[in-house]
Amino acid sequence: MLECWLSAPIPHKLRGLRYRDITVLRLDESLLSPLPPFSTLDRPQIKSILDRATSRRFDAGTAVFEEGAPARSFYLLLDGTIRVVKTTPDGEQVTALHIPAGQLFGIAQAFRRDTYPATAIAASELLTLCWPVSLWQSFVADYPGFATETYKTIGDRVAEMNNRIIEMSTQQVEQRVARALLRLVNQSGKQTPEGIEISFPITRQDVSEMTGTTLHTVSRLLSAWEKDGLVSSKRKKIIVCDPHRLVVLGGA
Amino acid sequence: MLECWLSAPIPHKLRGLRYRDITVLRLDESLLSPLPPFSTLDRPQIKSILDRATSRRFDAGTAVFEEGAPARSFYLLLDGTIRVVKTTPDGEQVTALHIPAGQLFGIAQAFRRDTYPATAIAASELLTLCWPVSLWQSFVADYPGFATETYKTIGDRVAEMNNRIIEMSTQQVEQRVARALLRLVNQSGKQTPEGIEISFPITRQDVSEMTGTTLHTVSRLLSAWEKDGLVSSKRKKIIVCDPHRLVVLGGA
DNA sequence: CGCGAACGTTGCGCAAGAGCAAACTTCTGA
DNA sequence: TCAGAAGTTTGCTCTTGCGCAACGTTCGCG
Repeated sequence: MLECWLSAPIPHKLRGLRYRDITVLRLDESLLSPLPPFSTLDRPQIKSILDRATSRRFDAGTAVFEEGAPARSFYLLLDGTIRVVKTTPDGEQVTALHIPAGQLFGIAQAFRRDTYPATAIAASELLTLCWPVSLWQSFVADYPGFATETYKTIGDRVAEMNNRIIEMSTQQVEQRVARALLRLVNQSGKQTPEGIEISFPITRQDVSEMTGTTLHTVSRLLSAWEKDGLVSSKRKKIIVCDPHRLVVLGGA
Repeated sequence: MLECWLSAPIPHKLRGLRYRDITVLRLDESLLSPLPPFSTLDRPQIKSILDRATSRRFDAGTAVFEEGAPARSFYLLLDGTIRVVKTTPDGEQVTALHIPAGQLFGIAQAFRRDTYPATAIAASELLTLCWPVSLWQSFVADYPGFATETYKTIGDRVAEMNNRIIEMSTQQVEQRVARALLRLVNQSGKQTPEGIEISFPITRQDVSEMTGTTLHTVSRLLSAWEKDGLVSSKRKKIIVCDPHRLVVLGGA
């Protein structure tokens, strides 16, 4: 049962079972083989990669690594969501990116950096695999598709950052918030009777840090949208009920 | 004389001589050897790279390539400055980045993209080298430092984009414009008696597209700063007279 | 069960900066 | 030399959304 976590596009958590309860984590090759960085590799290769990995769990809200810290490891996110955060000199936080399960992160090596460029916060409880940076070069050298797929992922993230810049430059707050919600829902949405729910706890403050606004404004927007039946939100939980109308709001 | 263009950190244009007047462009190995992507290579290797390059000239204001177009070539910017521009569905333009002489650009291959992610506009008259994308893989495979240095450059650009996002999220227009000018001056500033001049023609509109504001606001800011002796600006020309005070304005 | 902390809502006033309009300057090319 | 294009300046108005403040709600923990 454990090895089916990642068989679906979006992995799901074992019902009611917290990772802290799992003492011995059995890792199976089929866990990694559907993921982009490893999709071109055969089973012995994946086994060799797994053998050198450490698995680590993080509580929601804790930092996997901090901005500026020496990059000693790179990670694969098995389950949960990462919030990539930068902090300004005067203490304000900006969320640069969200990373969904199944992706590599902390891969400063790809840019030959020796420190992490941002802080990685666990948006929910996390399960990760972790390798020492010293293995990066050999992964790239030994596994042909690894570098290619990794750079594709990075390319996607760069494209997303680009979109953020464009949105911040040209769009109103309402449009930016609408788009941010849609992005989250696309990336890690979970179908529910009411609509698509963002699968990790998220506060108004979090959304404001993604969109460069204030929690007050986000709260007002969500209240208005809830009145219109666009979304439904509880504490730390947002459900998008009418994605299409939200697209219209975020569009031109 | 031609081969000394790139010997200094910032290459300079031949006085009064327009590239259009140069019929046969003699390319010398020493032209490339100081540049990061080629710095680790020996002369025969550089010669082989040069032999496969085409040199192309672009008038100021023309596009080297367009966003979304199939990426058939990658380029090295020998002289001039590139404005990397994205256009929104409703026609607004956003300047994502400026690329100074000496850097590679149009390197969608690095992310395994087959189209260019943005439009590259000549901010001034340009001189480029150009290779077909089919050579990318062999460059990466044959020249050990090439990939490393290229990804370092990309890492720097990603870092700059990150800074842009943070600035747009947390800073006021005045601070953003101040920082944008400082960035331009650092990247391609030319010392003059009055101060440091941005070495390519740049309009209020351009600055507003870099900072997500309007040309009116930029004009007002520059007028105010000129009154204070911080900058001195003519049509399409900006000189920073007092960088330090501008840093203070842009800072916390 | 009750307290405190974290999270969320809402009203009000205000300032930053966008939008609009009009005039002015510099440059270009016929 | 002159007309028109491109770039710049400046004044005015008006909206957006931030800052502040107060209050309400939910959650976790002893």
